[in-house]
Amino acid sequence: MKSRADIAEVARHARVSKSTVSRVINGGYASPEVRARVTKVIQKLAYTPWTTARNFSLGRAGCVGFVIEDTQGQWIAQILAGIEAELTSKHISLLVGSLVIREHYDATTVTSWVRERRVDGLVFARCGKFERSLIDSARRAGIATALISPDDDFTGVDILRSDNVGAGRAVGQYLFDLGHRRIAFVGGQARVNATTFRESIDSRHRLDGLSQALAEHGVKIPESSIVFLRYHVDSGVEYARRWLKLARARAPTAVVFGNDAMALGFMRTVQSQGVRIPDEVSVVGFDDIPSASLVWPGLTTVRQEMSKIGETACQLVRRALERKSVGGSVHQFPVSLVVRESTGRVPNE
Amino acid sequence: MKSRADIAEVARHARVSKSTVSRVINGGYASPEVRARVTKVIQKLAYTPWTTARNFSLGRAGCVGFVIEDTQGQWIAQILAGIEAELTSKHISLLVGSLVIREHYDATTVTSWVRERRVDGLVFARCGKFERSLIDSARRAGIATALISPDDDFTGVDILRSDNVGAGRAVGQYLFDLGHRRIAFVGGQARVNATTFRESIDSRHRLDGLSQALAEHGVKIPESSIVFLRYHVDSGVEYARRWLKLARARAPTAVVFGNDAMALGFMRTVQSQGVRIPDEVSVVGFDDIPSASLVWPGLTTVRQEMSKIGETACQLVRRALERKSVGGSVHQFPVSLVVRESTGRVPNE
DNA sequence: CTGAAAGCGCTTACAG
DNA sequence: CTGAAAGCGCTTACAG
Repeated sequence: MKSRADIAEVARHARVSKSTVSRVINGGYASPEVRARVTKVIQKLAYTPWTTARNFSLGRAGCVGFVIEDTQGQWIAQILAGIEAELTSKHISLLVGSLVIREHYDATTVTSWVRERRVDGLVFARCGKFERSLIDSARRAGIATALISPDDDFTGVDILRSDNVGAGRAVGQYLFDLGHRRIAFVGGQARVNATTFRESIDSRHRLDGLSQALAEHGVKIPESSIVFLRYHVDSGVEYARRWLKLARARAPTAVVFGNDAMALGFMRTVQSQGVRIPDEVSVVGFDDIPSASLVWPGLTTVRQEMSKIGETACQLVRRALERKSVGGSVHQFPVSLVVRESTGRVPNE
Repeated sequence: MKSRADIAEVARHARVSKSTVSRVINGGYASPEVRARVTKVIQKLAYTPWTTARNFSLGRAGCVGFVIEDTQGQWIAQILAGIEAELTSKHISLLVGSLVIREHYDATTVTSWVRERRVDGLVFARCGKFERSLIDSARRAGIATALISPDDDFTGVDILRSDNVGAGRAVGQYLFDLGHRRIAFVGGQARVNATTFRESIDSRHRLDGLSQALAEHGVKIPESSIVFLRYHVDSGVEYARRWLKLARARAPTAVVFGNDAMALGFMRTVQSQGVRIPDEVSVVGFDDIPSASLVWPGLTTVRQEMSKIGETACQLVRRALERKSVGGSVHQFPVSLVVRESTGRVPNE
């Protein structure tokens, strides 16, 4: 196999120096004639610079890493799409790494990225306290970092999150208008360490918004109707079991979940017991994952601008790289209530 | 910011040459004493080789690329998990790229990977005729390639697919046992070019298996009950509209879909019209995507060993790289029927 | 078992 | 506007 052309071969054919070829490629000074000649040779030889050599020479990795808890979360797909769209034809590649491999928390992939300077930038989806040392070491290594919906306070990095309070308020107002007065909230938990989880900040903010909106109408969510469980389908199933045991006249007529997975777990479980949604209970989720519109009745939920968020995260990272500046900005994104069929007027009693 | 240690600094501190440090790191010859000394210095200086320099020196990219149609398909998550598990701590990173960006077919990302030697290996999920030139150029560039469920004939690359005929047979036997005799098949289509699609090979094989199993019991699927549409939720919705118009006494009592997305689109549409599943119609999907177990009734489907397939694809690529051999093996993976609540005995008429 | 040296393919001050 | 030369941080024949 004839080995591919390198910059020296192009230079030879075009009767110029390698420097000049490099300049032509990277938009530096070059007289029109020379530029034309070099361009033609590049075409003819089908020359493309070898990225690894280029990155090596420039002292960078040419990659941005996207870190997720694990690949199974449906809500990451949109973020990924946004990042990809932003990266297309920018000579930056996208590395993907999970923090949970084969069901075990294992940050070695991402740790290696940082230690081995595999990435120039890093975008975290839903990181928390447990990732603090990882994020700190990334910052010390000069890796531009953006955090999407982090579940802890971080400084010196760009932060992107949705308007969770606003989301909660929108849901509260909507449910109140439908006549609901007994409303429950099932929030999610974030990881604190390899095996422990605690009340997530996002969920807490949504609950705050929900409570505010209801309070303005004199409605209060009793402590007994507030619970925080893992952000997982099983939690919805578990809550459904509790709900099913309640006397219907005292049970919440609407349940607001911290994410769609939990809401869907709840729905299918009560449906399997013959409960009709929304006739007997209204359900609201959060995220608008693909499954939310695949079930019947469709899940009323709050949509986040995930694609936009991913795109922006990536732009911030790139900007931080160019300016060599330490990003520390906070960006909030609007949300929108997506009304489907899982919510309806409060049942008559 | 003090710049990080390089191999020369380690060599200085350990009073050996760079060659020796390199050997210690990469497991070459080194006397125990020297090895110990160097190791200690590496520890003390917290030295880690810079991956880009290493890859540059070795003439490789240090990355494997995973190519998908787009990020939204739920069935890719498992493959990704398998690939990641296989790559962990092997000094190979995972690049992810889609062929559809912002709703438009755009292979520039992957084309760049090949042209710029960004990847050493490539794993395609569901590629087809349209990706042929891309795959050919990858092969010419010496990039080890594995194709997962390709929808066309390819040679010189490793191919992985599920036992689609077996899957179809299992479904056929199962539905026959439940008493179904009027069965419909809604297959999927694969991309032929940027805007055209045609009957997918996978779906065709599943139909073959289904037909075989039924034929053994003297049951035949009439041509009018076979249709191929896009692998998409909307196709399920469309088919549901057709099905709803049929006289119930002549309508298929069971519908087998080419993937879960279509099946779920069908389910929610007929459910929205008050049709009870499986009392009035049984539904079978293919893939076992997350949503399949989130809906009620849960979707009976055929599970593929996606995680295993992803893992194997990656192993094959790595092996091809080491041996510099041209892979050309074909691997078939078993499937399993996952019975949930969307299928039941044929309705009495 | 170890070291000096060359080389991987680019980019970029620097001098002209 | 252009070229000669140095350098990015590793690895690896080669010689000892």
